[in-house]
Amino acid sequence: MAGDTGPLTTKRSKYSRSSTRKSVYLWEFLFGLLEDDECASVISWTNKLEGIFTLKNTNELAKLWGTVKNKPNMDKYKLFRAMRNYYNTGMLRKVKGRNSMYQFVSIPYETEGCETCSKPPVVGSPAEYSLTNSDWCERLTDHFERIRTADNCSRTVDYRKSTENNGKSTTENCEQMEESFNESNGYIVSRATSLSGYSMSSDSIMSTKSSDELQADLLNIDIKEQISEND
DNA sequence: CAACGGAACT
DNA sequence: AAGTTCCGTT
Repeated sequence: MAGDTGPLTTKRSKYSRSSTRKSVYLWEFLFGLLEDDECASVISWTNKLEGIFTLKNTNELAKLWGTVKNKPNMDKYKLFRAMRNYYNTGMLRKVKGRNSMYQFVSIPYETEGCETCSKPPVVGSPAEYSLTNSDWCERLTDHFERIRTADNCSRTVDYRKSTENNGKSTTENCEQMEESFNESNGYIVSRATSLSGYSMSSDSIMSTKSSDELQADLLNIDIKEQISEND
């Protein structure tokens, strides 16, 4: 019972998915949109392996967030402030010198899919759904509802302890993990075997590097320049 | 202008 | 509790 927290699992911290909370966390909202290709004009991964993403249309993003939270007066500045709150928790950091670029450093919990989840949750895009806000909100709410109730369809996997994983042996999984770990230059991420394709939090943070090292590595990454001129 | 963070408030 | 709102500072 006690001490069952595996070394590779993500932090659960205080964010409870199984609670009966009604609203969605900001980071869930961001992840949801990041995982949706249709939302690429609003927010998208710049380097998913590193957890780095870029806000492409901050006004639209804020509008969406306001819709989800039912805060009509939401604007990008308030959204940014909310995101800055995550700095303290170590969840998020700013990629310095890169406009509207942020990085998820840690993930509160895993929501790995499983065999019984035939379809990954899908969120419509704001562009596609030039639907009304309420229509879109309904879809997003449904999307997150599925995330919240996905406990019985998710497993917290400790790849070093699990005896079986997707038909692979522990050894195979460990090798796979070690491999991706090494390939990732020492810190972060196993894409594991992305199951349903919905990998909202299936990445595991395996950081062995300090923030400074991480930051240094970041500077060497060939991040494709985003030249997003505002009208 | 982009980004930061204290403080009061919900 | 997790932001929201406001605002002075860098």
